[in-house]
Amino acid sequence: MVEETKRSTTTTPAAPAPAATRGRIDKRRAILAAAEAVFTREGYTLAGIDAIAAEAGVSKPTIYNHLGGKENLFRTVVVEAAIESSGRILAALEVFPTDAEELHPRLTAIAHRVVQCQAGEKGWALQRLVYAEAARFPDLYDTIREGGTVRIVDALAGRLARLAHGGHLDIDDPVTAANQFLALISGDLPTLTALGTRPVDDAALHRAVTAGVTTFLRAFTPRAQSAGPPAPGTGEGAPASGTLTAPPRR
Amino acid sequence: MVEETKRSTTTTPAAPAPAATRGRIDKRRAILAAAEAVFTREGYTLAGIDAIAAEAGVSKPTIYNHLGGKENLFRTVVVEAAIESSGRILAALEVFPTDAEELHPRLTAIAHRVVQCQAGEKGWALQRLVYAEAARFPDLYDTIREGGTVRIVDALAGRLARLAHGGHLDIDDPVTAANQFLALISGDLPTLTALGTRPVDDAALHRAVTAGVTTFLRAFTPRAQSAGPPAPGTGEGAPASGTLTAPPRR
DNA sequence: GTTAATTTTTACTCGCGAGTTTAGTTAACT
DNA sequence: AGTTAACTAAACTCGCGAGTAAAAATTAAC
Repeated sequence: MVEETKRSTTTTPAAPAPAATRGRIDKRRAILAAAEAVFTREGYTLAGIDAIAAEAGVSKPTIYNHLGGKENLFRTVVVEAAIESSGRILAALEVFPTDAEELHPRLTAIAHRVVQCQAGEKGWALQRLVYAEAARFPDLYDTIREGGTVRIVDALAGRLARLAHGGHLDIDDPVTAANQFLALISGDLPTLTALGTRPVDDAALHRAVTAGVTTFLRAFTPRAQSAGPPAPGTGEGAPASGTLTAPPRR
Repeated sequence: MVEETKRSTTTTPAAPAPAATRGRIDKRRAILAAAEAVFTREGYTLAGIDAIAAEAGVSKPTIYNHLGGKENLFRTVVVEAAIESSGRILAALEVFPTDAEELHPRLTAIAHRVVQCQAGEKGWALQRLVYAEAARFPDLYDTIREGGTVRIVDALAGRLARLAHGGHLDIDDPVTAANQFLALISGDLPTLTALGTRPVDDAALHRAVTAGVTTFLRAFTPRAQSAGPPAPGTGEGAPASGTLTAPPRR
């Protein structure tokens, strides 16, 4: 990156087109990108400003000019990453079934995309960072939560409430149900990814997500439904929705 | 000027606390206890050997004598804490229902005790430590998992399998069900404790655990059971097992 | 083309913490 | 007694990383 500047001392920053108010704003982007990479790779304390500067192709004081000290840099990186990540998850929830048609496979597809966002490199790295520095920056979790998690749960709860209102799901408390849905589909994530230190086994992940959706639907599918609503469809290991069609009552 | 200091040094180290030396080798215990406290309070990097030594009432070289450097000390602390924590959880699983009698309240009680172990100061601190240093000590998670999590899941899966075998639960894959049970009862834990940085709201925790058990039973209770199997019992906020008897459809 | 502005760079300060060394002290063992 | 082994206290080494100051270069303006 910025290979042009490699020219020994004759740096050609190439502040090109914009005659706007500021000329060097792309440096900020580079710094933030590099900081995210280094922070997620090394953690807060091990990450050195010098390393970030090197990776950004920028010198150390530049970082102090654009963003304050290390702490502010960290906060900025984490918050931006959280916003982006939760945005992706919200986008995945955008297309949500509104009826019982093919509910199981469609929910599974959505769940899988949500989990992919969490299991991805950036998602887990962010998670680890926040966990790691929760003692040092206690407010970060609140910030992320209010800006990300809460919105995700709310969105999901709204979708679930609509399904419940239509009689397709038997849900009392949509927020609780949303939390449980998320817990069911991503509960195995730490194990499967070894806290994000290993690449995910996609097959196992898919199996776990499918099983989570199956259990969720087994819990919240209305009992009185006539035709089997949670179509077996992607029958994997655990669905066993055969039992869903209610065996003889004792 | 220095000679004067020499003089004073001869007198200074004398007259330590007479009861200072209780035993010989239980210093190790003191060191580990202090290290656990400091590590969990400050995190790996911020924790200083000096602080640990001070808190243990021990001098710095003693730490290097008994346990190697900082890294080994950390590993020892984490592994021991994990063993102890998982031992408590296994103990909580010891008394497990073997029939459908009072299943919901009894499962809730067990779940609550399990969650308490995870939500407690030590549990969360351990979790945060492992998360935080997963990048630096990738093997730690595996160690803890093999020594703790796996045994817990296995034990729980065995108990669930017994219930399923007796026809009291409708479970295909006990291991998956065990994971889901754990996910359901402790999925809200990060939120409720703010990653362990805040004291838990016991009422909210109890509510979340109860809701998790309710959902679990709604998913896995055989449909053929006569009277409402998951007895309302500890009705709190979300149980609403009333909905289990099919609510008005819209 | 010169000047004045702001970046960027190079090189520095400064503090902190891990790990070690030394000297001196207490307690146990024979 | 005398010897040995564990422990303490304090000073020291050493490396590393955050933050800063002043020089150097580049751009924008005139």
